[in-house]
Amino acid sequence: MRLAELSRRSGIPTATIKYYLREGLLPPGRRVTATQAEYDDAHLQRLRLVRALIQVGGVPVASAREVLTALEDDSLDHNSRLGTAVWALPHGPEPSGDEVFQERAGRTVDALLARLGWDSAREYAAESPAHRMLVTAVAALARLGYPCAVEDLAPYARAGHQLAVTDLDLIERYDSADEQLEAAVALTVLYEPVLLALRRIAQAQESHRRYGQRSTEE
Amino acid sequence: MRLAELSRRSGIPTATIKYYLREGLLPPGRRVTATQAEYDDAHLQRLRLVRALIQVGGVPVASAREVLTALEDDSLDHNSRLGTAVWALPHGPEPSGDEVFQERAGRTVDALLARLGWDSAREYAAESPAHRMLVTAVAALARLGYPCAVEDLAPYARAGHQLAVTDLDLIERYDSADEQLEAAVALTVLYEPVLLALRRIAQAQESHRRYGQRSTEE
DNA sequence: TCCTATTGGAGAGTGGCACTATCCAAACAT
DNA sequence: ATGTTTGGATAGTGCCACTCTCCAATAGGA
Repeated sequence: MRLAELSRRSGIPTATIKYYLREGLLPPGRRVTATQAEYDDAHLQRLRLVRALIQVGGVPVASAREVLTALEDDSLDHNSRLGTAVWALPHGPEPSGDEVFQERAGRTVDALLARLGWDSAREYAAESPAHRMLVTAVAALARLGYPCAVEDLAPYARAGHQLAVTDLDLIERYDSADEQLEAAVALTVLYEPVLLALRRIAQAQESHRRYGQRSTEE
Repeated sequence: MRLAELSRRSGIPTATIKYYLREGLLPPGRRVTATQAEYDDAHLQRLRLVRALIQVGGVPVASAREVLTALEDDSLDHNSRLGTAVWALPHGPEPSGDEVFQERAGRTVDALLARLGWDSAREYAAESPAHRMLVTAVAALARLGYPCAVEDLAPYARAGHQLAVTDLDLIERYDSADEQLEAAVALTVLYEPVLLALRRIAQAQESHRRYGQRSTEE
């Protein structure tokens, strides 16, 4: 199909598709002549993934490029591709402000991982984007005066672990390596808003249950 | 204290504080003379909260204003303030693309809430930002061809409920209504990155456990 | 008292990001 | 033959979160 049809079928303006092509989010089509290119269903699916990552998942264009590039990097094996891809996902701002809180938060997180027995995480964790994100958030909570000791974080870690198990079960449903890779990225990113929305709805529900007719979000 | 000292103690440039004052994120100081104002510790705490919401929580300035305005709206009672505040939190983009998927996702979500017995949520849910966010995310997953039937979402809803219980327990630790209001907003927003980071770390850990030495994020 | 520095307020300017509009020449359709 | 369509390049737009510059009114020291 031509670019115009790709646009029609995806609902995305041609100008935007051209932009994605330029930015390397979408591999170039098969060149038919000097001025025309042919796209297929794989392009359409990729385009939908890109759009979902950017618009629903809130992933910046630059990060999306890194993620998608990693997924099809032939020089890496399955696990390395996945690792590189997830590594490139957005991980919040640089830790700003008081170093004291950062450092204390780092120790708290380390203690948490130790208590949970997540030792493989502790080994390389100091460099992981997710770890940095966690430390930054804990530091921000501490700076505001909110509790975020190990015992306060533990319930969230438990929930996180349950979620991870569910995620991996979902990913295991796919047979081919390529499908698993795309699924891992898509599910990691796109279940984030699902989870956050469900948490807010549950807060309203639970608040209603505890405090009566007027609920949290009524 | 003067604006300069507020800046020094918070680590935020005076220009930015002036901007927050202009945008109504920070109440004006007590005017001492025509050209000077006095700020107190409440301003400092509010400033830290604003900064955390915006930088760590990723809340847009306009949403933060709505949230904070609701918290101190004297014309509302406790629950209404909280409801208005949480309502104003960011809730993703407008649902774009195929209406068919949106509608189908809406039915799935409704079925999920019914199965969970979250009836108070169903009553007003159609208008809730969190509900809209959930439907949009489910629609995006469906459009990509990923499973998001009721039974697929249920584990995430269960996790969401556990989290909500933990959240409300945490909020109940505070005695005064004002503290509870601020805590509700701060904890709702700032535990989001905590949770997402823990999920990613847990994914790496669980992947390592299942598939051997090379973990998801190694 | 005079002089300099500082303060808070207002408006314009900046940089980053995700597009989006305009051009253009080659190719296609008729 | 000729008007339309295509894909690529370039420049421009709108939004957002600041950030800079200026200014008159002070505050504080000589």
